[in-house]
Amino acid sequence: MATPHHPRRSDTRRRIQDVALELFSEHGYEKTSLREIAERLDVTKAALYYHFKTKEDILVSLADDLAGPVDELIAWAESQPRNLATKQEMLRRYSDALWNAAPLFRFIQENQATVRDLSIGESIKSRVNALNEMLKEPRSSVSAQVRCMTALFAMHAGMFATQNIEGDPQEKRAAILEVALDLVAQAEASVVPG
Amino acid sequence: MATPHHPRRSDTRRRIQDVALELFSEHGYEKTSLREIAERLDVTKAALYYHFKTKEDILVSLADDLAGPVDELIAWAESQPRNLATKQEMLRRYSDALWNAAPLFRFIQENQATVRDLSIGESIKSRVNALNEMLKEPRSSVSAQVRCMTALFAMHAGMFATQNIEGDPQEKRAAILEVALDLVAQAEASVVPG
Amino acid sequence: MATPHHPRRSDTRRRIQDVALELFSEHGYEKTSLREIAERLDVTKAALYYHFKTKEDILVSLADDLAGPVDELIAWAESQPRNLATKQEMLRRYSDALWNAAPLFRFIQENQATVRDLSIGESIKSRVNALNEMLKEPRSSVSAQVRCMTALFAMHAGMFATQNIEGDPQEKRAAILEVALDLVAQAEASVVPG
Amino acid sequence: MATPHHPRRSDTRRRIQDVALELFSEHGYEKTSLREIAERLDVTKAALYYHFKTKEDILVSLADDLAGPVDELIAWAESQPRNLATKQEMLRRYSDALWNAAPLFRFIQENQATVRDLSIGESIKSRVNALNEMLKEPRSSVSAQVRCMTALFAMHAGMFATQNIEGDPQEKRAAILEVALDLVAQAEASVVPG
DNA sequence: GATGAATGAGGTTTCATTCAT
DNA sequence: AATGAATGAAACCTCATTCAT
Repeated sequence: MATPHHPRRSDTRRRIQDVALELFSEHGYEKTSLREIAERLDVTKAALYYHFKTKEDILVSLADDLAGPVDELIAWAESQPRNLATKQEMLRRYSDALWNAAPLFRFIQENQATVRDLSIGESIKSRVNALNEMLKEPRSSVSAQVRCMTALFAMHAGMFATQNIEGDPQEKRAAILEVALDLVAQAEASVVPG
Repeated sequence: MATPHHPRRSDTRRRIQDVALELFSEHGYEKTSLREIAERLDVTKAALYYHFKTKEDILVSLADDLAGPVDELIAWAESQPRNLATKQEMLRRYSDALWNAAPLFRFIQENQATVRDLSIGESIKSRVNALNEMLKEPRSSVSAQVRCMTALFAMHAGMFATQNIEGDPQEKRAAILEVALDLVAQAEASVVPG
Repeated sequence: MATPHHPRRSDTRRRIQDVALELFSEHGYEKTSLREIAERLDVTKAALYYHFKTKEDILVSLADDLAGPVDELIAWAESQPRNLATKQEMLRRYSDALWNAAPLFRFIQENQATVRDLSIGESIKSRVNALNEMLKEPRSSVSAQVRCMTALFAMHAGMFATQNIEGDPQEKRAAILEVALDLVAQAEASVVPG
Repeated sequence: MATPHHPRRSDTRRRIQDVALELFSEHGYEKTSLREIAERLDVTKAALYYHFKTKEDILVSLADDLAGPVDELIAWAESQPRNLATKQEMLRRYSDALWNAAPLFRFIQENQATVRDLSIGESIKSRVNALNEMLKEPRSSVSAQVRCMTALFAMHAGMFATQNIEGDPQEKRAAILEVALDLVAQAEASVVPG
């Protein structure tokens, strides 16, 4: 079973995760204290330690929610022919994964220095690298590689840096995806087949 | 002889800034303690407080180094005709500004959550917004606006996320700029003159 | 067996209050550090913060012990006819209240500048004012009003400035009360009934 | 000469005293830092140390201003016959001394705990005791002694606790003196001549 | 499934003071 | 007559964590 302790796992665990993510996202990981989390939940700090071994553990548990879908996406991409259609479908699926875990993602984006030193840092970095490797062609030009990297980062940045663009969220999200798809297409076009 | 008045008038202030930036960059703002900074300089913590009113003040003083050039760039752009050539020159100059303050910029990029809650947050945000406003045409399509924003963020991300691209730094920097210029050109092209 | 629920449920909170009052009284509020309090109790400073939110909070908790009885006294006086007998009974009861919280009162008397800037300052001031207002007749002469004020302050000063008067404490206390009663009687006598 | 350093002593010294007294009086001795004093004078902290050896020294120099007149008063009283007229004249002169050094006096009154531990503490205490000894008759009743003490403290308290009595300052001051004179007269009256 | 009580380490900041210039 | 630079000590306070109950 996926639930280690109890068939019907206490919902406190999930409430802790929710509040923690909210606060981490709002003020950053370091500035969010376990006291704050506990207070907002109206439990004691000690209660948090019943559900999680450490503060970092709360974050790890959150990151796992993002890791799964991305791993699936990578596995899928590896099973496909390495062509433009696959790459673009990757971006589409990545867009879904990101928007399904938007608050966590915002947190990662805004707390890179912290995340880097935590155990989830390596795990995130390796997944982004994996995606990047699959988007770019090994021997393409530097600017083609930059285009692929930019496609990825445009999607990351697009999740929270579009406040000063008018338009409804879905429209913006679509536009971001379109730009990313475009960048990858341009990168691909510049590669001389051979 | 080079310094006319005081032969060896304290360079401690600058040394504090240097070490602070180095450590902030390395471990993040919150995880860098004043004790660490002081120890590495072999002065007491109190000495830091002689030169800076608070920890945040050290950061503010560093940020001012970036703000100046960017403000000049904005002022210049405002004095120019609002056309593609101007926008592209803006990006070239922005690239210079960023690379001249690369460590500080890396710090800001990796500590957004922290910076947001500090006094420099607003100052940075408003400058990035200003640049963004000048790049995009008011009534262009959402995807054109996303392209402009992406141009900016590509430059930001490009400063530290290009480790897994081979090529010498200058070449990579040029490639990033090229991609950014391209994005702005594409955004401009999509606007029907009116 | 005396304490039904927790056989030895922490009396630390009360011990902190006791030690704090002792030290505040001895060296003043500002010169008493939390380290001293903690050391004398053989706990860590952090333990103090488990029981009290701030240093000031310790003092506030102490002041509450005095506020209660005085409030009762004021409430009682308000329910009585405003005549000399009531006023004199007020002074008697006030004397009791003061002597029941003598160390705290001594502290307040000797740390007025400190207390004034703390949250308890206003609370004390308003109670003393209330007492004063009830003692004096609204339109009596200035010297009658001074007599009432002096009655109050004689009781305050009497708590710690009688070392160079011989006699046992109870006798001195009685004498102070007598003088205060007298002063109020004189103030009352000077008012022409109208 | 009374001026140790220079015939025409710098006025900075006096300005330091003035500002220090003002701040000590306003926030208390411990809460007033040398930095504050220096900043308000627009000099550096080091400048204060040119004029005074320590922080306490500033206070001592201020207290000397009060000590002189009071010593004169005590000396005068010792040269007079010990009777009611002398005692009452003492109070009149003491009233003058107090009002001439009102801010310092307010400070002492409100910072007793601090003052007690400083070098000026003993000096003040001994003078107040001396005054008290001269007012009261050695073998009078406890309540007569309390009346004398109260006369003294009424004058002290009267300097700053009369805000809620209407009337112009001089009128209030006169009333306070009147009450004090009365108290001493009553004390005297109760002594059976022996 | 959680609490109450506490700790040890460390944080930022302030202070009175010194001393060469 | 005063400054600039620095120090050592100590202040208040917060944090993640532990553990018996």
